[in-house]
Amino acid sequence: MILAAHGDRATFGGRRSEIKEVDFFSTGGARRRNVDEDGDDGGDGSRDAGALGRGNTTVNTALDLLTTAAGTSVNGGEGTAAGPASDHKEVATVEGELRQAGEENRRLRRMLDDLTRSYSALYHQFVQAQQQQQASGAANLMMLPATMPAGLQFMDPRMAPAIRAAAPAASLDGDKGDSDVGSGSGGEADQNNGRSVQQDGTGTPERGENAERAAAAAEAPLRRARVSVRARSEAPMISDGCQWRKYGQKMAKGNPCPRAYYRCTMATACPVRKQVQRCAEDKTVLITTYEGTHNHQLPPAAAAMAKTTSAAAAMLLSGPAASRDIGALFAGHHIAAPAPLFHQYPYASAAMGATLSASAPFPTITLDLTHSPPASAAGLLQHRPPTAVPAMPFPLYGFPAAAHRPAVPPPQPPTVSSLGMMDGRNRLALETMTAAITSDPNFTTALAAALSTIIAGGAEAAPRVGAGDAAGDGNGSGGTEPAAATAAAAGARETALHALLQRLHDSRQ
DNA sequence: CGGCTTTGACCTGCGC
DNA sequence: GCGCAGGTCAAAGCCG
Repeated sequence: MILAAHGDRATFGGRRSEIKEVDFFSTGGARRRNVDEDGDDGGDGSRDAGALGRGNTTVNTALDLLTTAAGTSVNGGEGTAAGPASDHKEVATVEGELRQAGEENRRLRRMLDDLTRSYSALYHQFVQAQQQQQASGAANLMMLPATMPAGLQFMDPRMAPAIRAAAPAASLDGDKGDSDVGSGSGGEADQNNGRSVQQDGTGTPERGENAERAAAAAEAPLRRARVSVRARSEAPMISDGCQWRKYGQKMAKGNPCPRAYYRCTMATACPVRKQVQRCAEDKTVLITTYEGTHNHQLPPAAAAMAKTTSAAAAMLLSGPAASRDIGALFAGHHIAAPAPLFHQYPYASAAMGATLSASAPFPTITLDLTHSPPASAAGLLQHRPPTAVPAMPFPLYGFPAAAHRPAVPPPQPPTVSSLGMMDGRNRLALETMTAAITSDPNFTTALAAALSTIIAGGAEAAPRVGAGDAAGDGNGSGGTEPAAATAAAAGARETALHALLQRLHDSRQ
């Protein structure tokens, strides 16, 4: 993973020095790249895919695939023309190939249209959900225990056990899960923070014997879901768009590197905290663990991260069906394939190294951004690097341990229509990924890059089709954006795009 | 001078 | 009850 950097002052190793801080979640640069691309839409659709990997990444989003495919085919026949006698035959062959390529071009265009329609539908769904949430406001609070799946709705996952006990049916098969469990979409949902819900919820009249269990659960030691992000960085802390204040540091057992404690200072009494620690096995890996939900509005750069981590935490709490999509969720931090793709390509989910952990007393999901997508799911699972917390199945809020398995569900045919049949948790994942998609202005660019790679036959040979490269800023040239801003995102995009590539590649065969 | 980091003390939960 | 480890507090010091 390429990590360009911009200098920030920080203390590292007991002395002040210029260090490189990685801005994983900035989106501004991505927009600038998009502008650059728009300004260079000259229609040179015949660029080969190799250019993508070399930083020459101006991609024609108009996808003039016919030219590329035909050119490839013609060049592929080099040396086969023996002389004038075979010219006629050669021309016929080329014409046939051209026709083939044309049909293939149309087919790919249809697929692209389908994807575009799906994207538009998801985007509208996302916007509607946002508007609905703004409209509903605090009135929903009184309804939550009976209507919302616990863990999907509550900003503070500590409330999940109590509510799940109070409304078990809704918890298990509810389909009203709101995707905006995070705090990134303007913060409107943040008004529903866990503490206020708890206060309101305890006054809900409809209680039976479940109420006693709920009360008991509420009194039990509170468990918070945490989202741990592993990323390679030389900086003491990744820049995620928020302002943090360090309030403590401890030596953790089994790790020579100290663990630093930060709390969000963007608003008074913001409950969000994070821990930053280097991996004991690999000190280049920075482990950042987020906990809690912001009670204020976030800048765009921080919004995506906050939304993603909150949604991941919510899915972690919501059970196995959702946890299956956690990797996909984080893969979509900037861009993600639609949920059905991940049903067909589960390795895309696993590629993110999403790991559930029983790191007591808090359930934790570890999202690994330290490695590139593998050649196969099996390879991935074998080569997953050690995580700071052990990967193991464990019961979460009443879900049996056996239900938590590695994120490799059986393949299912992807259909757009299946979106309507998704259960609440899958919908949560989908909507969250939709938000991620909509936050990435480079979606079409990345898609074009992926398709260009396929046309050039490089789907297998050139799996690295990061959107950062595709956007023409792979080396951070031009100073339009610190390349670090897209470093981690590029890895995530790679995974999503890899799934997309695989699907398109398979469809050609 | 305000904001931030540092760091030792303190609190809490858990296992024995 | 005791010890351990994780997490937090708060005073002191540093820095712009």
